[in-house]
Amino acid sequence: MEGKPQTRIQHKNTAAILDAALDVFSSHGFRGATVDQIAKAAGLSKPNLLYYFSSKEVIHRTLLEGLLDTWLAPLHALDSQAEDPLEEILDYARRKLEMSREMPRESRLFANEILQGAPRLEEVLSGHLKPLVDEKAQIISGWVAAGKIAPVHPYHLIFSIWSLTQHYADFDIQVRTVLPENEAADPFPEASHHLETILRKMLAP
Amino acid sequence: MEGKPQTRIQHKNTAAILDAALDVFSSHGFRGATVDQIAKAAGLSKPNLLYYFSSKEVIHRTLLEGLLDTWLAPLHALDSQAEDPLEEILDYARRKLEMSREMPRESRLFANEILQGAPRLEEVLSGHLKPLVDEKAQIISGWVAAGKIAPVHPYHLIFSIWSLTQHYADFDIQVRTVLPENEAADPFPEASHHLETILRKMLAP
DNA sequence: TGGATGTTTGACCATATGGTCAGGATAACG
DNA sequence: CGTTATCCTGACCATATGGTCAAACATCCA
Repeated sequence: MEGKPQTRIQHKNTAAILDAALDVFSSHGFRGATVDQIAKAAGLSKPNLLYYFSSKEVIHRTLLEGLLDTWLAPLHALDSQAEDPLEEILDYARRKLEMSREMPRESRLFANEILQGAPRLEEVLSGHLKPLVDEKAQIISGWVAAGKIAPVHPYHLIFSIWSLTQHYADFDIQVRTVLPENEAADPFPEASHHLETILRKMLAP
Repeated sequence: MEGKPQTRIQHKNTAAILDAALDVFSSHGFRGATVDQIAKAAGLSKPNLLYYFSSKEVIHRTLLEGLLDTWLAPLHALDSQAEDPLEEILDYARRKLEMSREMPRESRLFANEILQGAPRLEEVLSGHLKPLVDEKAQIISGWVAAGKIAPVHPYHLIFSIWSLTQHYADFDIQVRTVLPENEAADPFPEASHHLETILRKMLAP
């Protein structure tokens, strides 16, 4: 962005604030989160927090912008030159599931936004996400046309992967409540196996 | 519940309030919704609304309780005696997708709750949903054992159906933004076709 | 070491919000 | 038609919340 001659303290505190904000925003949504909550979670006083970020809105925007690249990286990585398209798509799905496991807060942050109509995310959706998905859908269509994978609607395939993987982060409480005890502790091994099976059957040419 | 000698006005206003509340809660979450918003949407003054429901909390609880049966009806209907298990599961999935189309507000209401850790829904999840899912998972396991459908983890199969169908309601904005114009107007025909294809391939014995 | 720069805080403010209340308006009904 | 039960409202209250500010306090470095 710009030259940021960050102090040690600045670096430490902004990081703490963003991490705390991720916690709070992801579990209460923008409206449900309070500046006091975030400040407390970051170990700062409210005025102190507002010394680093001028408003709740700014914290939120900074978070979203900072996480967007990470969030879209797996889809970005989908490679049109992959020798084995099925494996390439499986890799994408695996990475997405991995992100649900390792970054559930991020998943819920975005889920909250989109659920509520994406009021703070419209530009991102139409400006970044759509072109990216268009491009990758094109690639998938090419693989279908070449007979490398079974005929499938590329956009809905992507939606499927999103929903199947993000479900384990966004609806974590439900998943763990419903699952039998022994699996509830860690649903991901079975989820991973299930996901792979689905996709293999769906896409086998 | 109890004898409710509802007046005409009572009936009309409580209905209006619950409908308005569904609108507001589903698009802003519990915390994000305000009593004033709901009152305005229902065409009542705030004190008037609070004459019918003693608090925001009560409105919310009433809504959830009133919608729960409807929401779980499709899963309830999954019949162990069905002659064609694959078709029975497909029917379930179709009904769920239909609900995403016809009742997106309800879907988002529940999604909001679960996303935020189900603070007002814990009893429902462990008290009603879990036993129901346990029962239906049993049925599915039976079908697998009998070779009627392909081997599949019953709980994760149910999660798959939930996520694949609810995605179109909960992430509606994203779906419509990403999809090409001609499909964005109504994503459901293609979604339905896609869903059916996935499930057939996944479950074919 | 002393000033310049950066950091932190308690006190404070305006507004939003959930909720109350006394009394007035309206409908129901004998 | 008059009384009773229901319905509705403006004014009000307590609290929560986003945000400000002047002043105290640290830190850094010449």
